[in-house]
Amino acid sequence: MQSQEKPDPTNPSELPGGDNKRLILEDFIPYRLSVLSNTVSRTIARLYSDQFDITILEWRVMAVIGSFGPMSANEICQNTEMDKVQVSRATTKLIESGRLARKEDETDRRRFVLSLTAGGRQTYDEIVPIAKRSERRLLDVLTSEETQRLSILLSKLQIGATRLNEVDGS
Amino acid sequence: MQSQEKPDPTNPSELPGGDNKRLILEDFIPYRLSVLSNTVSRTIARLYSDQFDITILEWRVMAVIGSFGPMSANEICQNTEMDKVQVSRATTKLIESGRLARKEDETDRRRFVLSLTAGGRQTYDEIVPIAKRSERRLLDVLTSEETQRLSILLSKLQIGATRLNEVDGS
DNA sequence: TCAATTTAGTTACATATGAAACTATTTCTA
DNA sequence: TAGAAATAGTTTCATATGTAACTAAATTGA
Repeated sequence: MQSQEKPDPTNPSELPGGDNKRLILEDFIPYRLSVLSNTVSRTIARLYSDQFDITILEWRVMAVIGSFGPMSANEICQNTEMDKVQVSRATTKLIESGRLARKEDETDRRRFVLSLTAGGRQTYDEIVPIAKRSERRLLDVLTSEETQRLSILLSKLQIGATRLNEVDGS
Repeated sequence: MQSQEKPDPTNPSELPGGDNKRLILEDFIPYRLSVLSNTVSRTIARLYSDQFDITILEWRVMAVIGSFGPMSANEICQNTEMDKVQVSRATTKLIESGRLARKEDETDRRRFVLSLTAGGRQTYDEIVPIAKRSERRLLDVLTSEETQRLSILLSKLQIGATRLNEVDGS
């Protein structure tokens, strides 16, 4: 009854990495995902910070306003998976650096509508092609069919991960 | 000559998300990768910290020693993509919590060989099935063929990302 | 209509992290 | 074989981050 002692490579439900007693990190998908994501983010973060003195979180705020137009901090949260503290910090820095403007909402004085300044718009216009180029270069190792598949897999996994997160988070 | 002004949906090299002037965050692969990885890591980190009071980085150290046997901090770096400061911190905590033992290497007194204590081995044996179960549940949204493809895509992307990181990093 | 609750956003605090400097030892090389 | 360079690992310091507490305004409902 110790059939779990050895991996069963003929079992298609067996994940790469073998049995249930050992865990080979380099076969473990969450680990590989994390390493990949960190490698990609590090490269992109350096690109942005070297050339524009901006962090990835600040860029996310600019990106979402740049493509969807002015919105409140709260709406940014909903569009970026950032939490409100992260958004607050990022917007504070963007306002300090003159890339974002903040206007009180007349009808709801708790809200502030954030929009790109002229300078912010210019930065946005400069970063977009750089960001797209990084993405293109990253995806150069894939065929266009593989890229499409990747996109689908990421969507499915995000759904699974979100569900898992909610279930496990009591 | 302003052909880049509009997206060309017939161009197979065009990524989802359209033209070069706007960047839709939710179509941007590096962003999606980051959000997914964070969701997954958060879930797993909570699992480990709730039940074992251990961080993901500490777990990585245990995982690599648990599956490959005793090794030095430096070898852990090479096997986990962690840097030496992270490894030093993680091993310090694991020694404090009695899960790791440290023995000076007689032939090279700068090195210390790290191995799991009996208690560490027990923790390892408890965490492995939990980790594998999380992975299985995450991958439940995919068919086994998709999972195989995912594994291949992650490998290719890691190669691309590493190259990009080295090229861009001057 | 006004007290209780909710919502938007900020601040404070403790902890985590990354980069650089540091100690101790070993290896290289002239 | 002594001095320089490299290596293993730790410590320090400044900054980033997550959680909780907070302020102010709006909404709810008795």
